[in-house]
Amino acid sequence: MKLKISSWNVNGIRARIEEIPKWLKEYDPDILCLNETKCLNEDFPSNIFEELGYNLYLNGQKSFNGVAIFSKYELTDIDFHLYPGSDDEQARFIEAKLNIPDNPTIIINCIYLPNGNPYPSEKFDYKLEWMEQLFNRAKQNMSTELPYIILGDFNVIPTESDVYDHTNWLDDALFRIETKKKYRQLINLGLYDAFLLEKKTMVEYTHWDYQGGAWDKNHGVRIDHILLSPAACYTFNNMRTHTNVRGSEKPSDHVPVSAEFILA
DNA sequence: ATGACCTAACTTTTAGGA
Repeated sequence: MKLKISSWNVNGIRARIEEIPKWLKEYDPDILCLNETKCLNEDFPSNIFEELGYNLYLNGQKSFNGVAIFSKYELTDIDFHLYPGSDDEQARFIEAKLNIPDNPTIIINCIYLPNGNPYPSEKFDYKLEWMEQLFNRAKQNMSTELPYIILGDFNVIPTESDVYDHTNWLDDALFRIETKKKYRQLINLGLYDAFLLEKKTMVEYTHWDYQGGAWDKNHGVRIDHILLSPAACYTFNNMRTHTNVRGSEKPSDHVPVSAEFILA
């Protein structure tokens, strides 16, 4: 069987109430991880997505941040805390487990990693601390040797190739050396970037600013990532960036990214 | 023309995003 899992920073679930169902019907992912839902769970327009056949797992927050997972399969072991005893009030993390008969349990981490601008600032320090905690979480999950997938808006530009002109971004929190170092530490646990597994000849950006005609000029950045453990790579089939979504009528500034797996 | 964004909020301006 095929499993399609996606990630999308929607920039406001209520602002995207037309666009998201439209895309879900077109691509029909089994699981969608959402970032920046920007609303409390009680205000979440759940019905629309439940009617499309999804179970909803919401970690919402008023106005800012907010993550969610839509899944056609029931998920277990839901955890909204990046680390035990966390008193972080920012809703940026969901861990869930997917149990499909005749397959190993898949661990999913839906993340919305802090932006961290400006540099330097307390926000930048918070970003690095969050990345440190994500590293610890990932290290623990990697030790299970189960298929493990981290996906979301990482707010990390991994290399010069992942931005239209890196010289504009040298002091940006998304491209600072400290950020890239922490990201490399995470990758070096043995994770694979699904985009790189595809060995595409051209970079595919996942975010274009609303300002300055960035979309028209293709002034984008690749910051939404899908990272796979070795066991997840074993069933990996392909990865795609849904670039065309950025040109829709009322787009988010990010587009969805998806990975497909062939399971037993 | 030499500017030109979007979301959500106790909204008429501000914070946050990237």
